[in-house]
Amino acid sequence: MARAATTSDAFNAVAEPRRREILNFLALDAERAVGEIVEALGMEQPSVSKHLRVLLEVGLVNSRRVGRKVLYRVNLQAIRPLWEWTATFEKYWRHQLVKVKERAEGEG
Amino acid sequence: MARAATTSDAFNAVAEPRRREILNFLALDAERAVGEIVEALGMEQPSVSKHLRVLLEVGLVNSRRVGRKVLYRVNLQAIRPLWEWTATFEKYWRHQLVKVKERAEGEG
DNA sequence: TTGACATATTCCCATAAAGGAATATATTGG
DNA sequence: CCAATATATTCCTTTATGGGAATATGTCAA
Repeated sequence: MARAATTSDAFNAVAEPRRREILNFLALDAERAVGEIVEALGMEQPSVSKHLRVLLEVGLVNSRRVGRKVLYRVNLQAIRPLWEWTATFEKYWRHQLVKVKERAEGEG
Repeated sequence: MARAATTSDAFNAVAEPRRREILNFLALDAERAVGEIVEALGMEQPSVSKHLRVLLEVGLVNSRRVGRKVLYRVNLQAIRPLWEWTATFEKYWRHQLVKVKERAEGEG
């Protein structure tokens, strides 16, 4: 078996640094045309289109056509599973910090 | 170019469902031997070892040998970048919810 | 219709992943 | 040293990636 497809879920889609960059950029504003992404991130247009397709398939972005342009927006809901998974660990992580802090104070 | 290596960062390492399972399991307790993971998750031993190696290279887990066993523990700090990235979106997401709520109340 | 602009798709290539099976390495006890 | 236990590594195969380059598709304006 090979690695899971990038389109299999948000985790795989987001593993690509470029795609994270695109999502970061899209999060700043409501909607962005492909050309804006290309210019802002300095990537090749076909590359951007391909990455957007992956994000679209996973549901991380939505798109709509306006004239010649196609506008993309982040679908924040789709990031939720990712956030929830990491948040679990953040809880443990906070516990760990508290313990470290307590030890430090006990010694001080 | 091919896909980025699974060992290139936490995002790529965590894209694999099995590796997330392992991390979830490790988060439950301080330390676990490989054999415990194998039994708990019902995976093949070589598979677990291979996944652990990836997690180790990325710094998501630590290990120490105790007799014949090798104990692994989660390194919560290493998950932080992941959490931070997703948390950014969670902020936007909350905003979006507030807006929806406001609209709903305005109409009610 | 034609041409310019905007985006998407296709083809090719080098690379590496993950599982399975087999085997190697390490450690302890006798 | 040998056998048994516990992990790690290697080899093989199938599959998909992402970039580059070229090209196709879609849309507007005159």
